[in-house]
Amino acid sequence: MPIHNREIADLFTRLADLLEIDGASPYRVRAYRQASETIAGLSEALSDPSREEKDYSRLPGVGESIAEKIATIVDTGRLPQLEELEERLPADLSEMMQLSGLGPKRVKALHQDLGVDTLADLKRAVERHRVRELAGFGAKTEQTIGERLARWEGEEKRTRLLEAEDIVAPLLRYLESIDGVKRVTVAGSYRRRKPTVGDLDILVTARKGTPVMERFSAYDEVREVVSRGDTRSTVMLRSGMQVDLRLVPQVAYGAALHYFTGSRSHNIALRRIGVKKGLKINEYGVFRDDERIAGGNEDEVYDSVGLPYIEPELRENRGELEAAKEDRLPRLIEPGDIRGDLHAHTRASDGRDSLEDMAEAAAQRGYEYLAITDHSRRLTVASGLDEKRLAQQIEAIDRLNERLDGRIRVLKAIELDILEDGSLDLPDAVLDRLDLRVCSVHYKFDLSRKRQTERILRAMDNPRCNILAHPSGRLIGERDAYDLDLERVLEAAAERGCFLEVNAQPKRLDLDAAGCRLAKEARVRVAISTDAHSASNLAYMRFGVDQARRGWLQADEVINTRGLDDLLQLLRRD
DNA sequence: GCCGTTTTCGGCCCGACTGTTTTCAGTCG
Repeated sequence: MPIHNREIADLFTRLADLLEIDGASPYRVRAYRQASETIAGLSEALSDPSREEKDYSRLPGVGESIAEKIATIVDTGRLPQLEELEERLPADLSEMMQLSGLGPKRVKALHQDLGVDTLADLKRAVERHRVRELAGFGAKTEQTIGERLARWEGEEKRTRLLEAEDIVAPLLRYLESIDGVKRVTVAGSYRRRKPTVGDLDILVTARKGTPVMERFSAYDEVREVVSRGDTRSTVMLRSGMQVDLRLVPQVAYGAALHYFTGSRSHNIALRRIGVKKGLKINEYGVFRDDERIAGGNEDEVYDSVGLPYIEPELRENRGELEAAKEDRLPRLIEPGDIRGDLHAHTRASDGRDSLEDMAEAAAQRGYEYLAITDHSRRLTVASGLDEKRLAQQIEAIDRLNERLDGRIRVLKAIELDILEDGSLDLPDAVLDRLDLRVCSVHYKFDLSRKRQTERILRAMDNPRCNILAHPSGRLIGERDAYDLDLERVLEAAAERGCFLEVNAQPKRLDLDAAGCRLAKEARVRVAISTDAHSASNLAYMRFGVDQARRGWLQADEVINTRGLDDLLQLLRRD
């Protein structure tokens, strides 16, 4: 079983944690953390034997020493340096550092002076009031640790974007309603549109003397005020979401927005560029010596270092700064580029609304077309369509299109199950009557990488397979992606004229950004589709567009930005 | 430990907040 990038990254994070507790050079610790982040963000598996680039030291933040360690991990699955360290320091100390308020120094003190080696030990020590005896700790610190420890269990670490939006919307309305508040913007990973967000960073500008922090603390949903200052406060909401609010001066708004949008890795790289030009970039502005030369808006910040504006979705330090420098940033797709939806269900299978309602809702959105893709017969739990029922639906759609009189075109389609042997679960004859066919894996997720990949390649061999839906099968926070050689799938898709889906369901977002980027490199175009199970679900489209943007995709790389005639042309595989 | 048309050595982002302190260490982002 080849080791995943995520696991390699975790080994380096644990090494960094234990080294930090051990008192190693902070720069050495940072080097391991940086390498860990780089590895976690790679789209290509380091352990893949067919990987072309074998020289790991060419990865950013990876030098000779870490490259060697990666090679050892890929070969043996082990990191000897970490194991040596774990002989002296309990491995669980690394986990303890995850608890907010506990850093390397405190964890070390707890371990050395109290023999606290695990979270369970920590809980006992807090209960027996042993923690407050330690130098540098007090009763307040002990109590805080106890409270956070109690909440630690069972609480989801990250929140999906849709749920985050549900938390953000009323909070923004509340903040904007405060008299004197001028601007309110959510920065952080929320603005970068990551599929999940850990906490919310909100920037506010306001007239002098506006009691922003008091009012923020008094928000109805606040469960705990973690900290409160004049320019920055942190609260925990009842939903479990942590929110940081920062009051920033208007003149520094762009600099602060940039700083707090991140990613941290992007910011550090940009600061480096600034330092070389004799500039200091921080959340208050861009400074030459002590003179502020920019900072009112983000354009100025980039302009000060000679770069064009970089969209938040690209700010992950994955080549966007280099691309900006060479003036080859992609012109990212926008929601308005989308001209139709190619994956939607009706009451005929497991959707909630009728064919007519779905068509009406799509027309309301200004779409030119909507593909109705109810499930096929294998998916009995979703009352999948057999040949006969599909034939009836084809006729129903023909009649509906006549009534719609060109307002919108409903495409005759289906979401086919890819069976275990790679065959599709309806006969070719009825499939030939459709405008397009979306193909999905809905069961047997646990096949080996080789068999799962072959299963999908086999499905794509059928010229009726147009779009491979939710290619990784992941459900965020619920189910991991199945093991699949995505690069081989993309290669095959490119050869056969198949497309891959960017499923816009907030639970799926599949392809993810890394997958989109791989598709782009493989010159495989994608369809951004909502997989709507109700008329209101059609609104999920923007979540898919977000991920496509994070994956550097342009409108011309997405097939449902095409007009109807162009699209139908593209879908012809023979 | 990484990195380099200012460097192969000497830098590495830095300010806010808390709690425990009598002037600052630890943590966070």
